[in-house]
Amino acid sequence: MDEMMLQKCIDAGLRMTSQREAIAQALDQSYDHPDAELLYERTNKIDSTISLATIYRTLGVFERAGLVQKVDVGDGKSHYETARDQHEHLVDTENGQIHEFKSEELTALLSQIADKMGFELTSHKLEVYGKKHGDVSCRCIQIKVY
Amino acid sequence: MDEMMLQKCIDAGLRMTSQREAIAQALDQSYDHPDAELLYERTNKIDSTISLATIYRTLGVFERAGLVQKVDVGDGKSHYETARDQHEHLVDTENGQIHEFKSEELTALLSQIADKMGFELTSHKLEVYGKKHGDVSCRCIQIKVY
DNA sequence: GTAGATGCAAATCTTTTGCTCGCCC
DNA sequence: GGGCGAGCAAAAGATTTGCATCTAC
Repeated sequence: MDEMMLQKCIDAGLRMTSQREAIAQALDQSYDHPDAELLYERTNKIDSTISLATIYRTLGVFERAGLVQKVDVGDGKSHYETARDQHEHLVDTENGQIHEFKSEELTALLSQIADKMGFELTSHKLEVYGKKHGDVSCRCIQIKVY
Repeated sequence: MDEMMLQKCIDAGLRMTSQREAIAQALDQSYDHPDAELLYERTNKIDSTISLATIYRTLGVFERAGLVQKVDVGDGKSHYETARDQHEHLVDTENGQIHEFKSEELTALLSQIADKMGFELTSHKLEVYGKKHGDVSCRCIQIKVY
């Protein structure tokens, strides 16, 4: 459960250096959506010789290889998460916390709309913003909260 | 059809300077999603004494007043559009063109999901990416293409 | 051995800000 | 008149890049 990224990198045919391994490991241990700076700090706890430039360059490589994805949280920085199955982000406008959810209905709808517009859907980015109900009556459909 | 922004600014109680009027006019004439730099160029054709700093500051003011909205096109810059009724963006991955569409079903779905997660939906950002079908059989449901 | 990766520092790019002066209400 | 807006230039913050060096394959 901890070597996922490393294995994916190898499978993707990437040249693995000690730095990339450290970054991969830091990503494996990141269950949130760190930006480059935060990932830099986490990676440095594993291998303190890594530079921020390498973090950026490696994230670019990983992204192009489809191993990580950018998430736009709306704070001006690029955040990253390891590529997993399709899911969406709901941002709590009061504290910036990100809640994840999945909705097949949503993806189906998007693909249907794109289709009607003459396009083949390749991907989408969605961030939903909301604030907690006063009455937290009902909870969760298929959510992971990190 | 050309004084819309100006009127909205006045209605919003904003102090109108010649610069703000020029920016408002440039926005009225922008049927796409310009970034600050592009809007700066357009505004300068109307009044060449405007600085880029004023563009940024004014866009901030307009945004806070709900008159314009940021659009994240994924190129690292902030793009803007005049606030209109809710609509979504489909980005043609092959040429970067933005197609707009509306879907009540979508907004209803999102609000329903947020609700089930214990949140009150305040807003959302969505960009759909796709490429044109080989066969452009069907077209448009409720789309405006600028 | 060699193409590709890294570190460091400088460069770039977008956006923000301090300060002084000018103009709208 | 007083406060808010504008211009200019410098600052700030995120990300990229040039170059010399090192390393995985």
